[in-house]
Amino acid sequence: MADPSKPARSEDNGPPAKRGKPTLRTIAEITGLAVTTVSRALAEAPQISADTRKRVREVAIEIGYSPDRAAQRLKTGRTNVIAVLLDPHEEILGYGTSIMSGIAKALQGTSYHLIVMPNFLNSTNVEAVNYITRNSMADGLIFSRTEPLDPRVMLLSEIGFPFVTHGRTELSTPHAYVDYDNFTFSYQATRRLIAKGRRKPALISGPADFTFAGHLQHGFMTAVREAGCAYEILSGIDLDSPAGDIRDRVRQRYGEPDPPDSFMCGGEVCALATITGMSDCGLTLGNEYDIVAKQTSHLLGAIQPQVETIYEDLTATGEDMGRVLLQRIGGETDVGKLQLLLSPQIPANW
Amino acid sequence: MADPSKPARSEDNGPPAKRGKPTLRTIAEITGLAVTTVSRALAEAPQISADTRKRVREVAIEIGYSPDRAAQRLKTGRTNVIAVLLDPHEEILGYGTSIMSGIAKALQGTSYHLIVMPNFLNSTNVEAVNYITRNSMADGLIFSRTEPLDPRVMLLSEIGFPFVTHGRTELSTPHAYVDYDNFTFSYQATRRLIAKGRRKPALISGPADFTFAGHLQHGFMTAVREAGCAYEILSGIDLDSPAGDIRDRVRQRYGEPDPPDSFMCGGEVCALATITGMSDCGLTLGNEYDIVAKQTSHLLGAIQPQVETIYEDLTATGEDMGRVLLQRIGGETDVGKLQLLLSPQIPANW
DNA sequence: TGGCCAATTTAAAACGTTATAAATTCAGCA
DNA sequence: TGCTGAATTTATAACGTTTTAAATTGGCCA
Repeated sequence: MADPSKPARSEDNGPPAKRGKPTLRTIAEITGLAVTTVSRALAEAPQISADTRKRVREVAIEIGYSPDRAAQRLKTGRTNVIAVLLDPHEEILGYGTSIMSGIAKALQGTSYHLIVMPNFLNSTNVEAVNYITRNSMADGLIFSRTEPLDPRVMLLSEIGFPFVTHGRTELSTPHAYVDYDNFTFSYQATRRLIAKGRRKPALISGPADFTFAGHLQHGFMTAVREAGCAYEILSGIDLDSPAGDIRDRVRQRYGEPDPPDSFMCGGEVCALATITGMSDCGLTLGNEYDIVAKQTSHLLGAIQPQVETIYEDLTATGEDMGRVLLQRIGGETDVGKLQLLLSPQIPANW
Repeated sequence: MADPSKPARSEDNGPPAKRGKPTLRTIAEITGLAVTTVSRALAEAPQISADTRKRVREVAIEIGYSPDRAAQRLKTGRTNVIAVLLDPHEEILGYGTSIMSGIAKALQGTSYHLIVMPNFLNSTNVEAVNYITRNSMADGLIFSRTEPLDPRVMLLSEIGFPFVTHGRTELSTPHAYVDYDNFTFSYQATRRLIAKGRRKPALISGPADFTFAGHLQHGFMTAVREAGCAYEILSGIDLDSPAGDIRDRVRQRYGEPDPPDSFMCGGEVCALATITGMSDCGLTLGNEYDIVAKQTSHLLGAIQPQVETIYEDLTATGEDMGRVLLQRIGGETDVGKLQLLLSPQIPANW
């Protein structure tokens, strides 16, 4: 059967070390150790003597070894990848970029890489989540635009796949999240309008689907009820609406009776659109009306400093999400450590 | 249809099919073919009979098979990954998100995934490029903020690693790029200002490092020279400057002799900052001065419609870059097909 | 019927890593 | 000296895929 003399079989000690990238075997050949030992040594396994570990480490650095991720992944089943669901929206200035920079910062120095799954592929991005988990494309998942009964959260919780949401749900099963305290933001911002003497604030809230819209509304309502003043939640538009629509709606509203005298805007684009709409009606900011807005850039401060703003640092948020996810992947189960509610920084002069 | 699920013990045909994800072997066991054959069949190899191919394909779909990327990558050396260098800048509205959405769109339906390498740490992101190529993290690379003698381009060209830049270089070795024709944009925009009767346009250009800054400047200069009018290139600021700095600089300039009477702005944030600065001096847009700007969102149209704008579609740009990169990876060497210069859409009423 | 070539299918090896189990060394002690 | 057990190191076998080379089938013709 088997011919003893096989063709092209190299005589010496296995195949010649490939000219390409160094592998564990390269190190093994240099040090005279077995591949297994080298692998263990680099993993700092206690069963390998300190001497050997040191020598292996040195050689590895010297020849510029870095492990093949594909092989590791194949063997261990772990991908060393974090996936983030990207929404192609840009109504919140710099949202995607900031979040991703932040996550990447948290991942820096770890073996994790960041992959982007844009979710326009799938109308409901449950499909994207399914795709990622089924094909084990990542070890963890990050996404935003969280809904109170978010189907993605239910799915991932059920199968025990690590994830962190930007925003909370109202589900009973706890899960990792990082959220901005939009209730407090909205409450304080609305109080500020009232403190300035305004008697009928209007809220331009987030799309009703998302949990944070409810928080904004709750904070707003709490403030107006406390003050016992009139209020309005502007219908027909939300923070996702194109700036032109917001402008039109604001202008239109002023043609009707009992218009609001101030606005609580969830984002800077919304604030700018509102200002323009009011300006169309001949009204000046700080004079006939006021605006308080959340900003995620520093644009308003430079362009419309009359708008009172609270800054939300999305890069820091991303970094938090990355950190939390790593903890979760690392096996942390104490939800106390996996749930972060970031406090708005209320300006000192309010 | 599905037979009753197999009992916990398997017969004598090798190890029990793992309960987990289906692999080639699962299909092999079901069809009675060899793993090799299944692999070939799924690759639509002509040496496999059409009958077999069809049967294998059907079974694959039925059991929801999808190939293990780690194994493919390990074996073939191809990663099926495209990397994009992300700049944490957001002076250009929605830049990162739009570009990435576009790339992802181009990658849709292919086996490629998109990974993000943020380059905030490495001042020159040559290091990031090195990291990606040395560790074969991707099959192709996309980046922007291209410089005339871009070291990344030189490096990648030298080692023959597929890449596409957003923007051109002035290197003699040709390479794949997608660029917006900033010369034409700038030329036409400046002509527009002059056609409106302005006699001293000012340019706020990109950071001098980047190639496109030169193109903007060249277009601007061509127009003012043709018209024989005065001009100014605003010093001390550029499109990367914070909005506040631009505002301050514009205001300051108006305190000095011979101020410009119009502006050519490369982005909408710059335009807004300029308007604010002029407003500080009591000047009104469309009255004492005019602005033409490039916009990458639809913000200006809603907020400051008096600004004349040319729209640059960054999502489409990303999609082009993705497509071009796939061609390049596919072996296309005809640079004619790998170099795209996108024409500005000049408004009809200019 | 046998032979030969083409058409299919297959077995075995390999990619680089880690997990499992086994082997080797070596000191301590009776 | 010989035994024991701890401390190290090692061989072997995977992970799921593709590649290389070989084997099997079948058709056709002499």
